[in-house]
Amino acid sequence: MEERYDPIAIELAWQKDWATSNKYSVSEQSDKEKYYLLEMFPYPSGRIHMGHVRNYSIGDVVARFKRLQGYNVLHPMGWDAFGMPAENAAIKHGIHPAKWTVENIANMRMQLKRMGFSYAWDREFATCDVEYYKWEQQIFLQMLKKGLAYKKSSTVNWCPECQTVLANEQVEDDGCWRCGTRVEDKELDQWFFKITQYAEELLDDTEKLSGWPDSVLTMQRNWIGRSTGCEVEFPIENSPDKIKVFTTRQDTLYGATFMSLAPEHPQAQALTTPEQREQVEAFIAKVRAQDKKNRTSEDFEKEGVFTGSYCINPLTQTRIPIFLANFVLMDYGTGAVMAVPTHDQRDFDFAKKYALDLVVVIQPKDQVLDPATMTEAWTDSGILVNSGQFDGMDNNAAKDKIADFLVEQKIGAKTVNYRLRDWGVSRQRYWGNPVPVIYCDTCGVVPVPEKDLPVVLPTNVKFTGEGGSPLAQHEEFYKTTCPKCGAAARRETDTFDTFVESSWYFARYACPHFEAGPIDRQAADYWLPVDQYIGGVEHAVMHLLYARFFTKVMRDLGYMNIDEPFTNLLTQGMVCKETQSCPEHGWLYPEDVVDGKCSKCGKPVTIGRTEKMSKSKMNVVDPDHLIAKYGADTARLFSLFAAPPEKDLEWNEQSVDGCYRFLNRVWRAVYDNLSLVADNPVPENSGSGRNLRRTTHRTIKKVTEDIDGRFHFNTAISAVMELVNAVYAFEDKQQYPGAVTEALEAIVKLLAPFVPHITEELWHGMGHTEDLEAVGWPVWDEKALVEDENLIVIQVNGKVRSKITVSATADNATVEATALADETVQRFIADKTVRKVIVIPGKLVNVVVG
RNA sequence: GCCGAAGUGGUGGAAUUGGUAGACACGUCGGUCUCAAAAACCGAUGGCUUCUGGCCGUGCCGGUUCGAUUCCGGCCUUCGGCACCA
Repeated sequence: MEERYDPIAIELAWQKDWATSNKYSVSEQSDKEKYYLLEMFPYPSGRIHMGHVRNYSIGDVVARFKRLQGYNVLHPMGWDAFGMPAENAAIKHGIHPAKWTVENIANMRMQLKRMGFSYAWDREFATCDVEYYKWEQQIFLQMLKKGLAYKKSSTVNWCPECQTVLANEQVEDDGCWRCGTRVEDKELDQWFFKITQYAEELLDDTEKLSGWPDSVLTMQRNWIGRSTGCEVEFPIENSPDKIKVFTTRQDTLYGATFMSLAPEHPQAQALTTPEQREQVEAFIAKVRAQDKKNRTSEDFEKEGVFTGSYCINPLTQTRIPIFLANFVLMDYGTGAVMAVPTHDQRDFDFAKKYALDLVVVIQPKDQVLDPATMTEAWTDSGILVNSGQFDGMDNNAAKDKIADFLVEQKIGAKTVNYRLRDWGVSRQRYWGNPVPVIYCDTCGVVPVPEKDLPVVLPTNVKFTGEGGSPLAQHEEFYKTTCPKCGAAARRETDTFDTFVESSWYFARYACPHFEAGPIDRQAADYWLPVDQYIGGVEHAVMHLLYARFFTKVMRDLGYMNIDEPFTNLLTQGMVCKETQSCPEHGWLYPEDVVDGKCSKCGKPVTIGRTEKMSKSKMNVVDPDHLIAKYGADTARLFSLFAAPPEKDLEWNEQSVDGCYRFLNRVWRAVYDNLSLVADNPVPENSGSGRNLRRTTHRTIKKVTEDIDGRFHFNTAISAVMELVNAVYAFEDKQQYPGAVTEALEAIVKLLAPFVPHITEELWHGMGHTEDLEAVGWPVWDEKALVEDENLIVIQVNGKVRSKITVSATADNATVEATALADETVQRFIADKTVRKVIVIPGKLVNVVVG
């Protein structure tokens, strides 16, 4: 009697089994080769969403596949638990962030377990555990010693909504990456990590990351933004001082006819003559009043003011006026730019506006530039003119020569500039890792001695949402004594950016219970680096760059011995769904739409664009509902089958239904043929049995190759679907029970990484007592793949005209003769001359006629 | 503007090294079973057509080739990143 497929009961039973046997726990004491698979850990927002389901389903396929292949697989899970939503919940609903976080974690842990993901749950931790963040404080103290962490006053990105500072990487479209509120400038004393010290290595090592998508590497390279050029000193007229500029266009130095300084430039005041003082002050005041983000947008009007002073072009000895200009940025290069209006569009516009001199120093090959008639700058290559000894050279070739000349003449040096800024990590928030330093009136900034760690985040704190960080109002916390002199002192009340925690969590998974330091070298040396990392592309710069930086820092501090944290990276696409809206009620959840109408008012619903699932657009599907309706295996299968992992996945309920039907079809295929399987027959190697065997082994090969390295899960699944269809279509089941059994067992084994519950159930249902993991991944038999006959496509002049079947052992001449004799082919070549026949063995014949 | 990715049926997608374009699935249509329905199973499904056949067809134009979704040149569109960076 056939059993019915009851996903919920099956899944709960197997999940219980895995939990009680601690099945996916691993240790480094193993003779197997290690494989560390990691998915980006979630923020405990309260509930998992479809993006998590997709991310973790992809990861679980790889983890289970590698385990079946015999690897010692580390597949951990944890919680990126510090951060603002917890604090906001405290302010809004009066729940303590710690309580809120712990409850959310408990719920999400349950949801993940319900999905059947094969995590090493014994390694789970949350970044808000003092056992985790205390080690981060220790790492910070080491960084402080090495000068890799420092404090400085600077203009920072301030989110007025979140009441805190944002790193440059956390500003998107001038808004806060979390809440979208427009970011303001604010002058604050801040802790920084010296990521710029690693700029060169971070850039160079992108070359080593062959397992990363090009798009992510390009984004990181752009973000680091290396440019090579020269620093050149321009003497100031009637002064011993000089102005230093950075340029990548030293080939145009002979054409520099004025100088532009940032309004904030330290020399600006000294250069201003009494006659110009009033105008300059007015200009600086105007620029100050302007928003920094506005100022750096391209369509912003370029304005400047003459300081009244002149400097000397060091190559031409010409006297050139010094301007302040609103487009010159103090925090890039030297804050001063030599202006070459003929060969830079910005400088051209500026020169036209203020009637400044133009000197052409590059002549293009096919036209003659005349400063009097030029309407725009010539920014392409050409031949140098008006450039002294360099006249006649190609401008690109001259770059090196002029750089050498500047060095020789001691007026310049070759330099490299990076766009990358140091990482500001101070946050004026409560729910984060406290920065372990103390401020003493006599001793200054004093690091908390290591023996006094951890600086524990206090729990008895009031959340009002006003007056900045609750820590700064918590006397018991900030009142302390100086570790050096013992005098009364104040503890730092800023906490770390939560991206600090996520920069090294991957390493702590190697040794989550280690008590002598952040990292157990032995465990880390065994497990690290992460072999495969999987997560959303939205972390392409922020998290992935910070984690790379931290890896290098921790290596240099002796904590671990790797250069790069993640050998391979898979960035999965977003989960999208069409939006639906009612003219009266606005956005609608899918469950509020009945037969295309709003369930509240009955008005017809407008279908909007397909966008990333988000609560604000209400185009979300709750994984819990999906699991309750179809089970976890269907949810997993759909998210893997509907699209390749790196592409966006469009939600389609009907397609989910199709996946559920397929699992039912697999279930029946096994139970309908259970009597054939019972005796465990040997696969037959003759007749149609041999054909089924060939399909089986071909499928094993295809699925293996699709999963391994390629991550083409959708085609792997479709290949298994074809095998299932082949079993249904196989007419001689009774004659060939061995071939049928082999096919069914292959189906179950091949599907195991995708849908672990139903496959384990079917495997045991087929009479096996050991688990699928003990059986291992199937291996194809090359001999079973061999074809007796080949289907040969016959083309005439490249168009398919016929198909023939020939023996696999037939030689080219035989194949050619058979093809030419074909009736349909004859019709096409009868009245023409055969000029050439191309034979691709086993595949195709192309007859060229004319 | 610069850099990166993509563009294939009604839909999601496949074609791994240049060799049958549209695998697999969804949807639709037809059939079997049923009093009926659901489920299941079987079949059809790129467009056009003078239909035992033929023509067109992978964003557009051109090239290389016996043969191009795949390679080359030039465009168009969409998405993503960077951008007054000297």
